[in-house]
Amino acid sequence: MARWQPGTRERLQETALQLFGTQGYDATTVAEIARDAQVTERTFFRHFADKREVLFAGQSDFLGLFTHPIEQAPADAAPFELVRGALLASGDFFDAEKRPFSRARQAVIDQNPALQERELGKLATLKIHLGALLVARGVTEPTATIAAETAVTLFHLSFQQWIAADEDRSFRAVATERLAALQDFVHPTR
Amino acid sequence: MARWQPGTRERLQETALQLFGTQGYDATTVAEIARDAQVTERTFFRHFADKREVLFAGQSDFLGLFTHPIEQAPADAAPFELVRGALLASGDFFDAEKRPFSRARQAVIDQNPALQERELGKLATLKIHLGALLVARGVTEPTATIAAETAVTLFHLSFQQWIAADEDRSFRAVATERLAALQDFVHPTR
DNA sequence: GTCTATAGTGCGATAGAC
DNA sequence: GTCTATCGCACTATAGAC
Repeated sequence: MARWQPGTRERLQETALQLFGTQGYDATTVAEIARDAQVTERTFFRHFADKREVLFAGQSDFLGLFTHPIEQAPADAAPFELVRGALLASGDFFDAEKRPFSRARQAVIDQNPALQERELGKLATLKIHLGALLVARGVTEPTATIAAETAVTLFHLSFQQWIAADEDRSFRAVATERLAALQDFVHPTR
Repeated sequence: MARWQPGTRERLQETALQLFGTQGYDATTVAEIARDAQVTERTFFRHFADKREVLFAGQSDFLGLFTHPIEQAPADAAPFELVRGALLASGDFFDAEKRPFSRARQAVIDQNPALQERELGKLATLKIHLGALLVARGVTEPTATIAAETAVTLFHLSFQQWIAADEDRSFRAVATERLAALQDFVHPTR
């Protein structure tokens, strides 16, 4: 008999999301999650640095989705085109099938300020990576940082709208709308 | 003899910043701050919801600085002009005299991810207030949210540069540079 | 895998301001 | 008398140290 079951990490994440959804985040203890997932509290904290992290671990795979199109772009591409390309490409990850899960996860996050702060922290990490990538491509400051901030902000706003209750358009369609709104905001056509 | 001295809140904030600066945030306990400020631990938590908050409480006065110029602007002002006005006006608060204090406070925040997350949370609150204000002025979505996000992001980036070690220009000068960089990023002149 | 420090909560009692 | 700031203490959960 195996000493431990495979997929402990994933089991903890699923168990946590389900408990958070039914009981609320604060009302769910780490001990409870661990018990339901058949491990000890100590094991939970070996997989996740803190209680909040169980909801966010694993989405760093998604960093590559954002940076890959930028790395592949022609060397003379303008920063705004790099951002546009990365934003639209990131939408491929968020297909219709993932929308229910994303909504359930976000519903938990939206109910707890501490989780909202962690979400912002993760986005800030993405901004820093993206800014460094743009600098490596020769974009100068302060443009590189502004471009990175703008890209991640547009991603976040697009994502929020994509999972809104009454939204059924694709991520790409929502993101395109926000890109246009930014351009019109900065340089109004009339 | 009085049971309690006036200005407990401010005393706790000053004591905390000093201890954080010398010992580090994690190495300083709430009990220690309370002892130095001549109150009990319980009193600390009556003034501040959590340990981090002692570094952030009080800066909500600064919200008005941001929103006031927008409320005063002519009804037909374009969103970008509202943002520009608010950003430059907020700079009046950050005069040369405040720079050393701001640098000391930020040095503590920069050393601790939990404090960085709280800072992002505070900025997110400002974004929400600002977005609601723009909507109340008749700006439609998604432009209102994009304008609010952009305004607060430009503020944050300007502030970060303003307190950089080698920076001696005024907040206004730094912010103006970032406004120009955004415009050039979104619609390059060449 | 166990043990412990710290953060943070709940509640009743108390002291002074009004 | 009411209101508010403080104290004091018991308590739980997180998180890190050993």
